[in-house]
Amino acid sequence: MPENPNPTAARRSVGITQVAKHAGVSPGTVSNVLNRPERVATETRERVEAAIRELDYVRNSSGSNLRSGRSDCVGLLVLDVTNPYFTEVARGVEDEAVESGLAVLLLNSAEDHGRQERNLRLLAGQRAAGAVVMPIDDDLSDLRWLSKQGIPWVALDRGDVPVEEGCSVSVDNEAGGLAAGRHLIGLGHERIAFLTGPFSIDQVHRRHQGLLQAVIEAGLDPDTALDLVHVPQLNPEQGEKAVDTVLAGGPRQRSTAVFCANDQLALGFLKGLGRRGLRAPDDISVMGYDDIDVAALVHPGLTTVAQPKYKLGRTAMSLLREHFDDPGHRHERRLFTPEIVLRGSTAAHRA
Amino acid sequence: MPENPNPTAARRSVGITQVAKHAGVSPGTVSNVLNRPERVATETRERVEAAIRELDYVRNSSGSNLRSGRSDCVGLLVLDVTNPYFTEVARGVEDEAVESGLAVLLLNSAEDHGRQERNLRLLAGQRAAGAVVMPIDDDLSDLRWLSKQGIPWVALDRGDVPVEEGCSVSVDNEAGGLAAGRHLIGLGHERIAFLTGPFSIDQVHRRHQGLLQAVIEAGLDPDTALDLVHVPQLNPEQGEKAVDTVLAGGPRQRSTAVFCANDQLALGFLKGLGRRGLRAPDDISVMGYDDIDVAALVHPGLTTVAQPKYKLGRTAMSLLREHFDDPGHRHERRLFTPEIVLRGSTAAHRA
DNA sequence: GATTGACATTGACACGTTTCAATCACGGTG
DNA sequence: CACCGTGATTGAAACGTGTCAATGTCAATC
Repeated sequence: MPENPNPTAARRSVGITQVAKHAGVSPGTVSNVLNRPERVATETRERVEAAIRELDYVRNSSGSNLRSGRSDCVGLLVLDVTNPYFTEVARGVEDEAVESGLAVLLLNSAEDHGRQERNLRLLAGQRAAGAVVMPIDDDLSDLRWLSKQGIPWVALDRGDVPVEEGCSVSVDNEAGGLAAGRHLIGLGHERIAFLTGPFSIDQVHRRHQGLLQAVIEAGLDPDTALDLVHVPQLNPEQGEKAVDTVLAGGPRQRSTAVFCANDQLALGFLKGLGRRGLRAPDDISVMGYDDIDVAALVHPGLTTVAQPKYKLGRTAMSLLREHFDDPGHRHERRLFTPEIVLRGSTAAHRA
Repeated sequence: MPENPNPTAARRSVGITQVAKHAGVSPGTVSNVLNRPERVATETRERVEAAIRELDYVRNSSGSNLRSGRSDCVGLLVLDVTNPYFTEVARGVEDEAVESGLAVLLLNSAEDHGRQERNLRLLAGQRAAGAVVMPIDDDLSDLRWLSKQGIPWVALDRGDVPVEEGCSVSVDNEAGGLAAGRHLIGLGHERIAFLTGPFSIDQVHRRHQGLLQAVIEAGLDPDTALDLVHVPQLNPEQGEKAVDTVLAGGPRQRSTAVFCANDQLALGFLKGLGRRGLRAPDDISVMGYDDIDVAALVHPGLTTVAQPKYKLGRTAMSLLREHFDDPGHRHERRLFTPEIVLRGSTAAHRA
């Protein structure tokens, strides 16, 4: 196997030593210029900086990480890059990270267990400074492994992480469900359909709990006031398909409002309505959850429960930063309260 | 400053030497197990693998990259993580990358020049194996710099990259504009508004060229048949605001169809219509470009020009792979042809 | 003029890995 | 029995950087 010498590209890139030679100074000094500029005399520092510029030197982070044991990279493990909800969170994480000079590696687990594990191994291999991760389910073993590797993490959108295991930042899904319920009931709706995925998804389960509470506190009978419609996945297609089921009616009579566990479901539902020549809120009030960008884009606009996505990402990253600054740091759980965004898809029930 | 020894976490993680000791073998052998398993006797290999498992060893990529000069990371520099168009491309890149055992670092330039440059420097610092990048504008100097650092790249969605500078994968925007024009004219529309951002955006400019060509080949007079409506940005808000301008009419008479340079614009336009009690296609036919997920979600569905986004990402990555396999590789330009997706927002013009 | 201290700079080593020539063990062949 | 070849293993030398004790310089103080 003739290992070709590859004459053009294979010249190993310029390093600290070449810069040192070019500036007539020792490698150690160059390193100092890079890391503790205040320790080196202004005159020599400028000489070194000039050399760096002339040779187009860029620090080899492998060497740097290896020696220092540190890395200025943090990982952001996201459930699905395609989902607008997560990308908004990502923006928050990034903005906070660049402010402290950290680079963000955005990794995509694509809702896949193997891929999540592989990505965490990658981070461990890089000896990343830390990780913000949206776990794929409530199995914490991967995260425990990460801790054992000495990599601090913050869980995102997982209120069920025990605070002794690690930090978490999440939104109060129960409060969201409660607020949504109150809104609809306040509009006079007394039969509400809850269009949802499987309750094995913790977030969705809690939203239902909140809704239930709203019904009870209003003095309504859950059995007649609530119509539970389950679909296998939280995507638009399922939302569209579910229209008939919802319109067919609940235990006594058909619902006058539908609360979807998810904006994606709600959007699909709206589309299904349109297909049948119906529309919200005239024929039925529709409410979503998440407030993804598109929710404001459809007509009528989708009334929904807004998650502070950007802020979520930002706080997660800042929690991670606290870890760096103070290694003896106690874990923390931050819980945000969602807010309702009123748009056109819900209206008062005409009696 | 008392550098605290941090007794629990700071034990430097287990390395190849510890594994070697634990398996009663030399470090070199462990390395061989990791990199060329066929060279080591099955019996010892199993012993080493057991040690790896027991000590929970994970290879330190800093050390590895440093010594070998190689890295198994490729960068994916994206214009905007928030934009669904890019995330779909990202999926394609990722899928192709994992198949060849490469890890993808997803970096976000957030449409910002400084950030693009910083991210490229980061990649260079990591000595990444290569990069797939969507350049923020037609300024190639950043990419040239990357080449000089010995990092191969493939430009995405930039048909105007000279093939001697580097590889590129893009979609034929002129063909897209042409197809859209033919579709609308075929439906009997003889006054068409083109709702667009500034022509300094190359992609948009070309779509207009295509549209123009369609008008000319149909024997129409561009001056009367085309109504150019410029907005500063390609987002939904601008699309919504532009409704009045478009409806006010072109040179002679108001247009019966509007072709938006972008789905985002088109969606905003649709919403603006709804607000005014109008709807597509009854009052005006609306057409978009990109075929983002939401286009299928609104009612009526948005007729649009579909870009093969996933395929785009995948080919970009495969082109990069060719670079690795054959360093003497000549640059290549791949051009895809977009396809029209017919939905409900366009219809024949009632004379 | 000797001593001290502050400040700049240097040299050498260590980080964890890969690589490669060198060594070793061993069975087969002349 | 000497020789060779093959296959498995080892040891040592890098890769580029950060760190730190040691050295050097110079001015101020006694």
